[in-house]
Amino acid sequence: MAESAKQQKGRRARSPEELTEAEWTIMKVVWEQEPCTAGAVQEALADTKDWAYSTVKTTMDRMAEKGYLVVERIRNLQLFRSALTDVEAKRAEFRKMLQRAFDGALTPMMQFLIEHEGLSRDEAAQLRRLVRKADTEQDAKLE
Amino acid sequence: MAESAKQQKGRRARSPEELTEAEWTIMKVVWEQEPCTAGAVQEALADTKDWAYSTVKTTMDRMAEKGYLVVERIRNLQLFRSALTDVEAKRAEFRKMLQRAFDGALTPMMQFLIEHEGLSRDEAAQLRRLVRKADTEQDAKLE
DNA sequence: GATACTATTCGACAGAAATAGAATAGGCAA
DNA sequence: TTGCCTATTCTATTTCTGTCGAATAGTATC
Repeated sequence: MAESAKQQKGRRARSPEELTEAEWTIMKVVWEQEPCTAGAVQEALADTKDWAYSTVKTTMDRMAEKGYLVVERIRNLQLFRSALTDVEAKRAEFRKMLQRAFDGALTPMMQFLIEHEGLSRDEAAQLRRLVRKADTEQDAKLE
Repeated sequence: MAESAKQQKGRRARSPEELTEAEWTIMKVVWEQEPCTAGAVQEALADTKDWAYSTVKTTMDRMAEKGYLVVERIRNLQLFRSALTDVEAKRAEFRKMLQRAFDGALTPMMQFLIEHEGLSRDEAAQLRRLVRKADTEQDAKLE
């Protein structure tokens, strides 16, 4: 294979903000309640996720290791804060999907949305509004 | 926790079409060339992926187990076919992203796109065209 | 048939992700 | 100070993914 295309072996490289499913779930709570303890997160999720405290804690510790969360220690208490904004995370998630499924191209994705995702009349109208807004912002930038 | 919200333990449940990164890569080749052998796929990927034949083959076997591919045997030859259209796969990928990052809501995603993904003037125009098309199709449906 | 190739099958291993129990330590209330 | 409760730390299990090499079995060729 071409040298230029060599991939490093083993685990795929992942961009900094690639949250897993469990991480997303936890992150959403953290964004809402930070700073917060692992216990608080576990409780907040109690009615949707049947997770033991230690499950949540272990996951959050690992998220801290990866730099997604920062920990502040007060006595024997650990307060977690996000080290990642929701915008960054959403952006990464969106980009990953775009890359995988649409080879990174936005327009085909839009096309797909309209053809296969059954945009409702309301959604279409909403979209139109958004587009108009985008247009004017673009105009502003050009001045 | 509420009984109704109980999750099954262990591995997360995944919808039928949740392809992994490597699976996407392989699937794209299969969609292009099917029916095709593992060897053909490996060769097709040779200049971008430094994968051994057995790597590709094992992955494809697993994909067949999961029902993403079907195998047809001719003598000692195995021909693989997709058991999943690209539309289905794209849809699943899109849905997963939408769920994770935007709690399943399309409009906030659109909003996000425009605010944070810097839709270009062209893309915005493209979008507008698509929306108009969606509108007329919607009208057609209503008649 | 012996040889050379190609495809198949098997099994292996490391690292990530999901999940959680057990043991321990620090605070607070009686 | 003796418990109790909560938080922390450690460790463990399972499954999935990515990745192959080695051994084997068919096919075609000389």
